[in-house]
Amino acid sequence: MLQRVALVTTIRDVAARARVSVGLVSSVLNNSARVSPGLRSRVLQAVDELGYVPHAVARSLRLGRTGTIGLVMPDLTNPHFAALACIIEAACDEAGFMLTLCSTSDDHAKELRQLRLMQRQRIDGLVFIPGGPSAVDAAMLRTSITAPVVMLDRTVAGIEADAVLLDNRQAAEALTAHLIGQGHARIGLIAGRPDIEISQHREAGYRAALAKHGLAWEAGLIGYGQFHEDSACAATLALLDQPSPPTALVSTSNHTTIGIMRALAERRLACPADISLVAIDDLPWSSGFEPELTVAAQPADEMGRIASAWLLDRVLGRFGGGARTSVHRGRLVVRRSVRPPC
Amino acid sequence: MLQRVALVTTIRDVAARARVSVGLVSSVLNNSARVSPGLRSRVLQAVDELGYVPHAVARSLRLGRTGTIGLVMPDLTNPHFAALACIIEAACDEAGFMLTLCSTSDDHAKELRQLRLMQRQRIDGLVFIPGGPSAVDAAMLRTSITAPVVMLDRTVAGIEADAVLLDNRQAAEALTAHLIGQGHARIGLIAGRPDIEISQHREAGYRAALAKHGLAWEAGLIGYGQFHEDSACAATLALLDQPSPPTALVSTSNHTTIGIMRALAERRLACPADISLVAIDDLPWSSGFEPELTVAAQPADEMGRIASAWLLDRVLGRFGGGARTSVHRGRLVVRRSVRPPC
DNA sequence: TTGCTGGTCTGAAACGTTTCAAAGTAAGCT
DNA sequence: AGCTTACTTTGAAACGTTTCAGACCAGCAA
Repeated sequence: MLQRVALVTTIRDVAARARVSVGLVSSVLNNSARVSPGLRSRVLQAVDELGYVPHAVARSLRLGRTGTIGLVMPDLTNPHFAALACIIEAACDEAGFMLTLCSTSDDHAKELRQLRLMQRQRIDGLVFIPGGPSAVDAAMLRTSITAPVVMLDRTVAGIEADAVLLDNRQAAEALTAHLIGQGHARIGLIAGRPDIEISQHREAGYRAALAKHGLAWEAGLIGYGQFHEDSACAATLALLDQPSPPTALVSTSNHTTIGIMRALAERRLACPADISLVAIDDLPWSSGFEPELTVAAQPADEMGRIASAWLLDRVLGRFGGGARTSVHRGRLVVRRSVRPPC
Repeated sequence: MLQRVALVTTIRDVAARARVSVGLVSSVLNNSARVSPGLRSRVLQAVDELGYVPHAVARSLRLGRTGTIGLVMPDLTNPHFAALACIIEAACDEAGFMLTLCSTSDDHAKELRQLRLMQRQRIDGLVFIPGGPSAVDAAMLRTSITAPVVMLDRTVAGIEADAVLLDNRQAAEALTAHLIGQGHARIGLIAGRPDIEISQHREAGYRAALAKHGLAWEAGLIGYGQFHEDSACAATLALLDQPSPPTALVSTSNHTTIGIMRALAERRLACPADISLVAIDDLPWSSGFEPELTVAAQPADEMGRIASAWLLDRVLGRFGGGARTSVHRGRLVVRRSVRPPC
């Protein structure tokens, strides 16, 4: 294969047509050196006439960077994560980076596989939202990803990367306290998987609020919903079917909320008339729900923006210090899903 | 810079450590040639000891393909698109491809810019969901993207690429017919932007249903919601505030539905008691809505799967024929948001 | 004329792979 | 031993850029 097949034009074709050296074309295209106006315009014209599109792959190889940010997240169909992805995408775009994405669907094997793939592709930086009880530990992450990493939403123990987190304890505590303030004393919690840190913190916040107001904590008031609709629905039904069911429920995630709503419908319980409900994690559709939910909204916009900014700072060498952490408070949004118990 | 800085190990380091040639290491790693067991294990051991991670960028350069699929879509936060993205991501992962993503937020400039960026990055294939009245025409797309393209959800006139579409006319017609079947005669439509083909088809389906049942069509029954919550809300209010308002509404998109719900709440109208509502495009949260909506569900799973499969077929050279089109029927899901008019 | 100075431009090396012609080796056959 | 055959392995070219040491050239001072 000695002949050059001009399937797509290269910088050499441009150079030839403009009757200049390859290096000069590169200089023009990157504004990386002074070029006389005459040659510059000859080059630009040649680029135009040939419809030349630079080959980013070759460029990356030479430069040692790809202009690509990786995003590994649990679930694109969860609006909370989708919102984060959207913000990160926008930040990347603004900084001239591309985004390569992986939705792990809480699949450990896939999470690991994708992290390795990202490393092969030599991403310049990674936003990592670990899924479930992450299979990825600090050592593993450090050895498998050489680029800067920022943990978002969840983190893993012992990692020395930037992290942008929600104060889960505070959010759950605020919601629970709100219910107590409205007169509720039997408050149920539909928690997530007990082996995830986030769930533990949220449960801790719930208990703290109870304790602070002198309310007893009961195992029978906590159901584990696994962050899935079906299991949340089942857990809720179990709580409702007790001899003395709760008068209010705290939901700990989007999916959980859906499951709870299903359970309420199944038992013909109206909210807030028969039972009150509050949730962590606002939905963009909250205003469409009937009733509109009282929630602890995660400041997803802000969290996403900080995460992107921190990552880009490191990628572009604007920051080289130690690991930073940013913890965000959930914002209590009072709507219409809570009413004092009868 | 004459010294080789071993920041990260290369295939040469592996070759040196295993005391074989570089080419042999490549053969082992890609199973691309018979290699004696002895050397093979020496190579694998060296890979292991050095923690060698192949450099996908260099590989892509040599191979002329990147193992990357591009996805350009209007809005990640729209659950319908998120669902599509998720399916496409899964298909790519299964086939060993990475996904690079761009959410254009209906921004023409960004859409164009990202298409060009994808071309620079030499994606192997593109799934393109045009946004709004797409700024991208057939000629532009053909000249700017050399890889195979499949259009999803929407297409652009005159393009000779595979397309996977919803039968928008049929979906709107089915919903409208359902309302008529329930006894409604004054049926409002909250349409999208009139300059988008999709909107036109949906409106046409609505009119066709009316005509087929001998109902008059009235300009006053159609509001244009721009596919946004706010404008949909405003358009709905305008319809409701007429002398003889509709007894039922057809919503043409996710966002529109939210806007309509807001408008109903604002006018203190209960659904379905006071007014009936049907919508195109099922939400994953539909079951959480009160009342659960009767919808024409888009078979997003199937559409996403076909789009990915078609694209990968072309990318992998398994199919080289002319442009294909797959049109999908909306599935009428009857729930509880429709009641005969009083 | 000669030597300098400054500004442009060129040419080749390097980035880390894969591929493939050619070299090497071992085994089998006469 | 000598020749073939079949199988391994090597070495160098190529992929399309960027970078940078040096070539080139014009103008100017001595």
